[in-house]
Amino acid sequence: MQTANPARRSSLQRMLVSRIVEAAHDHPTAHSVFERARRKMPSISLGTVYRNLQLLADQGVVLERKVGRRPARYEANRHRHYHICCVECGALEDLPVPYQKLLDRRVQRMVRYRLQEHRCEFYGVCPRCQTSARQQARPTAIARIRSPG
Amino acid sequence: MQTANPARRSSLQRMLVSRIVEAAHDHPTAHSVFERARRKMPSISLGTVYRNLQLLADQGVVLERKVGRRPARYEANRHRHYHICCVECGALEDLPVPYQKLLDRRVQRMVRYRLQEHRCEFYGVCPRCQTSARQQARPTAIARIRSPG
DNA sequence: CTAGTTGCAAAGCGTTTGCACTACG
DNA sequence: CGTAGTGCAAACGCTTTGCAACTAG
Repeated sequence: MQTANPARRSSLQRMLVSRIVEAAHDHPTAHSVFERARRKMPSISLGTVYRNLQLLADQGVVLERKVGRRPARYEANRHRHYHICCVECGALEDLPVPYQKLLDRRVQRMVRYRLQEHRCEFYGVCPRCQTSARQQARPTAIARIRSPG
Repeated sequence: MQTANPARRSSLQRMLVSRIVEAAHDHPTAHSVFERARRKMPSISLGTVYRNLQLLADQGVVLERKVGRRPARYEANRHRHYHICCVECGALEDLPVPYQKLLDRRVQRMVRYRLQEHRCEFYGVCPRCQTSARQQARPTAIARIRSPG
């Protein structure tokens, strides 16, 4: 962490990271952002990408999504929406389901938390993984279900 | 990972880990399960606890919940429910909101995933952290919102 | 017997951080 | 100029894994 509440200063690196996430529509990981950034600025370091992603997430410019043990994925903070995640390959996609404000209201009524938002992820096996699963040995008595974690 | 689809064998360690999670109502971390297990069986190792938690999660006996970068938390697989999580201290609590099967149906209609379930977490600041926040320096122009990650 | 399970310790992975240097304002 | 930001590499925290010994079936 940097200083408690630093007076922000702009840097090429930060602008680049920000631009990359804004432009991306595939929920890139930090490493993936790093690789894209490197094409424009070969000297940029992974640490800097992490620092800026974290900074931008704190500012609310980008959103960070962690699923299970997989590396965090980032996206521009456009509008609230839900995701679907493949339990096999970790693919992450947006869902065109409206944010259920009603749920927030319901929950706010039953707890004494200062409620901010909710996040909802759907889990399943993506078409591609369904196909590749069929090519492997047939499932045993109890189908093995990988936990989303 | 152990063998692809091993014929399971019982062990005192596995039964112990299982019993501990079944009995717990505080969403313990692996380390916390380990410490409880150690009281009954001082020789048990952390690695074994992890292995068994993972095994039990794969079998669906326990559920694993990861929030942000914090260590995974485990609970018995009783019924589907949602959680609320404090963005400050990481506290995790069950919510008495019914599982929204309707959402699963809606989503299943719009994607070609083989849908398994959804998970929903609400984020906010718990009463305790609201209090301790007040004791600190007053917030600056833009209130700092910690991302749930 | 023999393959699943264990304890131990080392490795792995994504992420964070200490440091000396750079550069924004 | 002072201080936030950077690149680098080492450290971190949680988790997984290789291995030899052990044990349930």
